[in-house]
Amino acid sequence: MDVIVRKPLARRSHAERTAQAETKLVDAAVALIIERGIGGMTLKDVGELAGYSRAMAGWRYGSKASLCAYVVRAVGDEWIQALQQAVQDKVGLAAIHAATDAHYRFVRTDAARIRAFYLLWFDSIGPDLELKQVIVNIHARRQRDVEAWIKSGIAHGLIRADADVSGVAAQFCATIIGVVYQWLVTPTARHAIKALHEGLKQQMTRALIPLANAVSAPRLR
Amino acid sequence: MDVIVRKPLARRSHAERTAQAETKLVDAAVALIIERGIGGMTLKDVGELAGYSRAMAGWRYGSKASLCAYVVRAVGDEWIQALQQAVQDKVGLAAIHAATDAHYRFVRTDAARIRAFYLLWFDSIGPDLELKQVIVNIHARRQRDVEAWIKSGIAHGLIRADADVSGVAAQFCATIIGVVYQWLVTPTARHAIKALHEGLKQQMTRALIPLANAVSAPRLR
DNA sequence: TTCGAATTTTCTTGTTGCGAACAAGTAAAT
DNA sequence: ATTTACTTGTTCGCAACAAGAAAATTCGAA
Repeated sequence: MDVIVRKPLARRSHAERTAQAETKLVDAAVALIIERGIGGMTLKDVGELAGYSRAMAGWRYGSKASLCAYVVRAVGDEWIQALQQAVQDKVGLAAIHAATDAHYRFVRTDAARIRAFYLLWFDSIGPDLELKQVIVNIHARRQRDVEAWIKSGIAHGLIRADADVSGVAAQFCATIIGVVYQWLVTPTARHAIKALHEGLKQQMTRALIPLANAVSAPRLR
Repeated sequence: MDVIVRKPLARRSHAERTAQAETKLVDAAVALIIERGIGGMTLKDVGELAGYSRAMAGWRYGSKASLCAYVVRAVGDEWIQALQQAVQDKVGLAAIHAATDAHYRFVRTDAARIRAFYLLWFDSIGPDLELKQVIVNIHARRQRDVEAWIKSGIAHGLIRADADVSGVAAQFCATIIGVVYQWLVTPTARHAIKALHEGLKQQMTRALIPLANAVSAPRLR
């Protein structure tokens, strides 16, 4: 009667404990950020939702800001992986289009982590220097990738040689952020989000395609 | 000796008191939002910076969220005025370019109110329904304006008749937000912000100009 | 019209509850 | 035993509200 069957909590190594706590806490943080926003996510609730005490999250990460920065780093790394997987060894516009399509797919599946990631991204305009630095790094990485795709396209003769590489890359990154903002505000308007991604692809095509082909650029929709 | 010269606090009417309090409180809120971010802006400091007691801001607006919504409404109205002034009765691409240039000028002067306005704008991705509603309204208004400019351009034969009006307008609005995000994160990089605005103008030109003229679209920079 | 309560509106001081951050302790692994 | 993982206890600051003080307005007389 009083015998309670326990899961094999057995004997976990320190490394295991740490790793398990990490994932549980991050998952809890992501869930709470999505549910209540960043301001509504409290360290107390993160700890308790993860199955620990109220102070666990605060103890582990030192501060709410550090937890946020950690989440962005963690999800950002996954993201880089997925993007590389999608682009593979494509070059030029093909790479840009593949990256844009991949972005839309991620957003479309509305994976909780992506949503929390971008919510934190937009929070980086605040005075939190730690988070801002993480975002700046990811942003710089993204822009470098786009520049590399454009340069490779030029090298292969697929992109007009006189293209403003860093300018167009900056334009791409800025627009992606604008599109993401739209998605965060109206996550249900899938068609509109899809159209914005398609528009971005077309915008890049118009900006980068060799002049001889310019007039034959496909129309939107 | 004991005679103290007082400023003419005299007798202010209720309307005057209210109006003066309103401007002082909004100015204080804007200053604090810029200095410490939205999370760092406290109702206590807003009230005291405005020359009142710690509870003044809270009493006046009911809550921090309501104060934020009020600030966005107030600055948003000024903004609409200024934009109409800049566009006047222009049509088509001329209107879009004028609006974009005006946007850059506002951002370039870095008026404190504009900065606070957009900081609050990006905060609208949070769960604050009141602020979100205000932003959604401003956004809808902006998109309608752009659509009207495009339509007027089509009517005057200055824009290709088969343009996807709402699609291109959405693209414009999304990109503006992306550009603004860049500005908020790196407000010092004026050249880059200028380039993004120019890129946006060019992007709109490419998307809307009649096909016969497409190849002669000016290059960036 | 003018004076002066009574009333309404504006603003302040008092209080509560909650969260972040940290301190000091307990439990678990090495 | 010693280090590492985690919990309970405490402090401080802020948002939100309550109840009171001060300023303006209304209104009924003379």
